[in-house]
Amino acid sequence: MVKLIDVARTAGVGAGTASRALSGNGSVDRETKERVIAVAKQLGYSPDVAARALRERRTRTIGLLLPDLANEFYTASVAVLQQELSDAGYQLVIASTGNDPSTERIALQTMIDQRVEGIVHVPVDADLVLPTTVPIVQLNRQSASRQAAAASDDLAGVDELTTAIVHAGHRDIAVIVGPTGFSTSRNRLLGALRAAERAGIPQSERPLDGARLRVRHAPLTVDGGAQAVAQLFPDLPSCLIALSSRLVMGALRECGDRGIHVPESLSLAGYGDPDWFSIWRPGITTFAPNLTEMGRQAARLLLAQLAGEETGPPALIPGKVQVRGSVTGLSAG
Amino acid sequence: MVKLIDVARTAGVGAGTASRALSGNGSVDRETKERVIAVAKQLGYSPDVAARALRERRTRTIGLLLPDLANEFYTASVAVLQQELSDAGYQLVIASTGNDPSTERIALQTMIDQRVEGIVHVPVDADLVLPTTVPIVQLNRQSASRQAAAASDDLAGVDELTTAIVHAGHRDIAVIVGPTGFSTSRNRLLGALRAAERAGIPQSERPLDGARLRVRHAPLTVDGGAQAVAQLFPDLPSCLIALSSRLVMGALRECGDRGIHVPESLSLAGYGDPDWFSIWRPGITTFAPNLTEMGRQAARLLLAQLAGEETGPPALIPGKVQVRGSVTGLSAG
DNA sequence: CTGTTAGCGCATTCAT
DNA sequence: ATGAATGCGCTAACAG
Repeated sequence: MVKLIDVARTAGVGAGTASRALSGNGSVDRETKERVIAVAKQLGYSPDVAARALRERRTRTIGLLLPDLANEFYTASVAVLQQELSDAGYQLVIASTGNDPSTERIALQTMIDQRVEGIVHVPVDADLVLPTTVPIVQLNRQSASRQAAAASDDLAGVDELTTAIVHAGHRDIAVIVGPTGFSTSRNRLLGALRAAERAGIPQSERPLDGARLRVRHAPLTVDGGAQAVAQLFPDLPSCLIALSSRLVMGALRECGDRGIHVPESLSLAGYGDPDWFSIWRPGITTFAPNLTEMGRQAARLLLAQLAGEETGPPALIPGKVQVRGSVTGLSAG
Repeated sequence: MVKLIDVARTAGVGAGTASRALSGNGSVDRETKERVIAVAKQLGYSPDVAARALRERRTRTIGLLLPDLANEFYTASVAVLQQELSDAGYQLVIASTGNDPSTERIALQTMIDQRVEGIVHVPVDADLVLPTTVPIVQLNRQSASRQAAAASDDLAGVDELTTAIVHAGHRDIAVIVGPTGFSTSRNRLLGALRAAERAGIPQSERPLDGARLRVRHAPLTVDGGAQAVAQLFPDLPSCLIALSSRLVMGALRECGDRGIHVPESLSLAGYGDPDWFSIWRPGITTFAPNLTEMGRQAARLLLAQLAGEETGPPALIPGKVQVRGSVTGLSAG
């Protein structure tokens, strides 16, 4: 490996001058600067990151901690996050926790040990104590309230989605949502409850005047969604809202197994917008959070903190309700 | 940050002894060794990776270069890859190329500059010249033939899939496959061709004795799959084989738009096995490569090279044909 | 503007 | 078995 001293000697200058010429810090004669740069390129010089990090006391590294690398719901944000941070001169190091709190704790510690300068965190365990030695921005989920975060405005989005469903004439609705421990689950549910209340639909197991909203909690898995539908059966609502794409998948599977046709026998609305939502005939009506924008904002927030700026309250990123065919209109009465 | 010299002093030993006690290299008295370790833990010491890397001349870092972080086809392998390498004491640094050859070249160079000790590579550009300074194992696709690689045995898998289709009675088949530039596309196509030939089905545009196999190349996108179907229309085969999950998606979309019912009017088989393949009614018949095993083998191969062992020919990992409802049986006639 | 020097934290010599 | 000294490659401080 060719090192700085090599290009310095070849260019006939001292190490300091070569360093300044290459980094742009400090002043150096135009001509010699260009010469050094030319020599460096010709020799194929590239700085040793370890030596630089040791000397500068900074690693130019950002840690990303997420539950599951194989979940496109997260990776959709990561792609742009990676790009933004890379543009700002940071390397992203990724660790996945497999949704396990103890793995999460260890991975977090490992990142601190690695001297990352900041962390983007998709929390699993809401009770995890976060280190204060390094800026952290939370993505998607939010654990501590005073924490910088970039999240989808699920409350408004699911409200809007639910309202659209009500406007289509549905007054017997069931909601399947993830565990209460996740801030995302709570927010999504809140959106549905708010819309229902505004429409005069009571949260009740038995229909009142034909109207009711039932809530079922389930693990955020395909099986979870399927079991929730199974429990509802045979007293089905006119419209089912499954508040995660996995839950939608499970609901569809169970409906298929039981011969319940969507949307003829049961309307279905979802959350998120994986590609297959629009391939599925006649398309799944859903609230689609803006994943790429969330990634971008997370990067911005972290970069701002790194620059010493104060970050305001959590950024709530608006999404979009996609109306497709899985929710049918109901004739009144 | 507490450093080695701190724990050394607190334990009442020299820096060298502390280093040896913690690393296990060299010999040190049992008792003092335990004392040093205890002190280190109590002080919350963790070694500075930069300093260690500078001194040891190794970064304990592996680079992963893939086309798209948001594509679960890749990330499914990455999850286990990450785990295996992490267990072996390596940090994974990830870069995505966005399927762009020039980005790929730059990202590869960046990794070399970062002094990664090895690279796992999902190639985009088959003509990319690979550095020889560092062990590289290719995942999924294969560019240079003498390169260590872990890939799915697509040839055998698609052969088996096609054979199953033929056995179901189909003799008018069309195959949609990706660009010839990808080794994966070539292998998958080869599998279909081999099975067809064995069944006496000629590769031809016009049916001979009612039998023919047509081949259409398309970009590996949803639109690509849709357009391929559009071009086939209205002279449809009895069974369509779309050799990537994106192509399947496109084919389904176009069929939906044109009112072609799968599988009543057209049988459809696919490649890969994203979750929605089994949710889709009545399920998509497909060849499912073993993605996790591929990730595991890639890790093994790289670790072996890192240990100085010679790696044999590319590892071909067998997958599994999943028979579902999208391919119907045909009464002979 | 530029050359020389010190030291970042660690693992590894070389003496003892 | 252990302590002291050395140097990995680089940047920042200093002197010129």
